[in-house]
Amino acid sequence: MADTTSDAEESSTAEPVAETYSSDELSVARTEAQEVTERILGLREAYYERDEVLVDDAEYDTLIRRLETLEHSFPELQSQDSPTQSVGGRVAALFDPVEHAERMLSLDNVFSIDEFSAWATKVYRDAGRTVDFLCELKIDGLAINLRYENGLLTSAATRGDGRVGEDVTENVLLIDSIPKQLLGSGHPPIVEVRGEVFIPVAAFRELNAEQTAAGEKVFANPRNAAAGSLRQKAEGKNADKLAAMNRRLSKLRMLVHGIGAWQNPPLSTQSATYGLLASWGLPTSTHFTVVPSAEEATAFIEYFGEHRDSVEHEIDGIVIKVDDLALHDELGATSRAPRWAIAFKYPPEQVNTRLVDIVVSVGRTGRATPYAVMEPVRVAGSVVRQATLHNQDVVKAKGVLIGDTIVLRKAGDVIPEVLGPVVELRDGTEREFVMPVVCPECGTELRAMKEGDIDMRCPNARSCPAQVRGRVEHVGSRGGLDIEALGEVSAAALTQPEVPETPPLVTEAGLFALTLDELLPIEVIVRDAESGLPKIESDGTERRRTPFRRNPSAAEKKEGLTGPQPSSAAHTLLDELEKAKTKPLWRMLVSLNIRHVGPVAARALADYFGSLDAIRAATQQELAAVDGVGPIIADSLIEWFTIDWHEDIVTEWAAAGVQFSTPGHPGPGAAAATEGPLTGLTVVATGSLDGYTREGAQEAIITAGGKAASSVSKKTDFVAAGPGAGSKLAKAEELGIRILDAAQFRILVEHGPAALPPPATQ
DNA sequence: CACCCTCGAGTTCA
DNA sequence: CTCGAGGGTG
Repeated sequence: MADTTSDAEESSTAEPVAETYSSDELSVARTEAQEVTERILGLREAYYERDEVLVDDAEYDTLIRRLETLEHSFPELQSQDSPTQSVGGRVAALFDPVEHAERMLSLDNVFSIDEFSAWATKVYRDAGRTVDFLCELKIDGLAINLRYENGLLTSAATRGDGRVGEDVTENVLLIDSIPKQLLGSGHPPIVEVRGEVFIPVAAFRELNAEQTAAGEKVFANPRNAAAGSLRQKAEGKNADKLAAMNRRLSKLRMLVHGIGAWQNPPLSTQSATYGLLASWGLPTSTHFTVVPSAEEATAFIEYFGEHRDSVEHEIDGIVIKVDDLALHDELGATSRAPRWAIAFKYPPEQVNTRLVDIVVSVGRTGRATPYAVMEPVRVAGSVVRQATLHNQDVVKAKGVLIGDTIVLRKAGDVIPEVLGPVVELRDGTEREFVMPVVCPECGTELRAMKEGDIDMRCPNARSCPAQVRGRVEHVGSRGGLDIEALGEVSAAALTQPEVPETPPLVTEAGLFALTLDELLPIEVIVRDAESGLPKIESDGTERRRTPFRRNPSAAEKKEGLTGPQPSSAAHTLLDELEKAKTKPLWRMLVSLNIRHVGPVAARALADYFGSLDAIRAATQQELAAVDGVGPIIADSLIEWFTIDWHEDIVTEWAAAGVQFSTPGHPGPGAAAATEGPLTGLTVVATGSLDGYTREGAQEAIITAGGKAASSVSKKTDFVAAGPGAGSKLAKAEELGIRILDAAQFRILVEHGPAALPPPATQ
């Protein structure tokens, strides 16, 4: 990034380009330059007047550089008021400019441990000796320069372009954590102190709640909130507004991390500087450490990469500085950044990308779900190319158009979520998403199943390929019959193979009657995971795969087996289907794909009735009498049995040997609640518990007579949490629910709560 | 009528 | 694992 500035400088002093372009080319370039200029001005306006950060710095720089290139190639396009004349020049019109006594440099960035190591190697080489590194958190806030004259705070300014910033003294005077007068007496007559103004995450939430209550807009993130709060103007505000403004400013905090404009300070290390700053009464971070090697700096980076949430403010990286001040002078600086420090940037949690298309997928229930197809982009540590948009109302509410640049984040650090469009970057070619009228998989007209339903569904439940595939996959899923060999790929191969023309499974009815002979001929087309397009062989044909057969091995040929042999996947699938036939009744119920009947409702029904026949014979009232089953689920069950091809599933599965009853069940009636050590208790298991699978832990709770809930609430008695536990653990802590580790969980399910050691007191 | 809970779907990772 | 939607319960 340090190169950016020098490139720009070089381009302005380089030989003028020979004027060989035509007037046509010039007018094309003029149009583009105007467009780019407008975009940049739009972004600046958003940034300065509405405190909105619409694009990241890299994208902003790209626009600036494009304009520079154009102006360089076509000198006619240069002008005094071009945005390129104030590069980095995010200097505001609203605040008075302040010149810093010493240039505020920014830091070069590295984005990986490798890049960091390369930087460290260069430092070692240039230093020619061992180096201590000071590691500190890089706060995601605003860089501020405080100027103290004779110990009194006289001015506070943003960084601006590094040389000239905006005067925000009035507002900074209202931030409590910034001393207006320095303590002690050792400070020089004029000293500049650099630091970061930010809003702690908790205060940010408070602020947004207040904004909502007051009907004002909420801030997208703490950084924006800090910037917005610091850049408020008092002028023209009435008493109420002024009070609100002061309240916002009071939430801001500052931490200082450097000194500017002080010749020959009586110090030898950066860490000693922090001690001195603290002795003057300035707030310094407690999260810093000095380490003797780059390896240990790496460990610091990795530690906080995993514990970003443990800090009260948002951090976007780690700053590593050479501790020895003498070395700072030896290493020097480029025009933009010092060589003795580097910023390690963590992967951003919010990024911009292009919305290439909005496509509709159909699930096993026939629901048509629009999802965003995006330019692949790295966010929070993984590459994302798709994100669900739920339904057409959500698409509308988010206001995104196909072709938009959009803001993307990972909700809960896992699930990609489209936040909205960057309206300023539209160029007029974007188009609105229109919900298709027909099912993208089978062409049947989509419709809302109920009055006022937002969801559109494909009514062709029996033969829509997407629905059949989805249902077959659901049978094999963990909540269903848990058939390892029957996942997404097998389900597709069985229901929509390229060969044979008629698939082995037209509906799931034939699943348990599958034979090797039916599996062998199956051929599927290999598709690219990214584009979804078939992969093409060198001879121009689509690449095919035969998941259930393979060529005979040399040994088999010797024994005279010349024809294709069944693959191990084929054997596994048939074996597992055989075993599945006698699995518990509730798994069968889940596998029938009855609306609203998931593992929980299915268990309740199976325990109560003991057989599918008993369920079929029951009236709505009888079904609804089951704990956990209400009139809607009851209706859904009755409705399900009225459809012929549903009955065919039961008939054919039964004919193939599927057991639809619980052996030894006495028949319909309230099953006696399992008596055990956990009777009456609700337990939630989360994270990986040593000695238990996710399923196993649930099973253990149920066999002990307890209720295995899936989310933590007031009614939860215990939460068993292992490593990797996420929000449920946090929720449990919030509600003050006792949290158990794997060993304690084992005691609980085997011997009951009384056997637990007394809770550790905090 | 509040809650609390389950269902269903999409998504990525080890 | 998280969300929205919508069902179930007190």
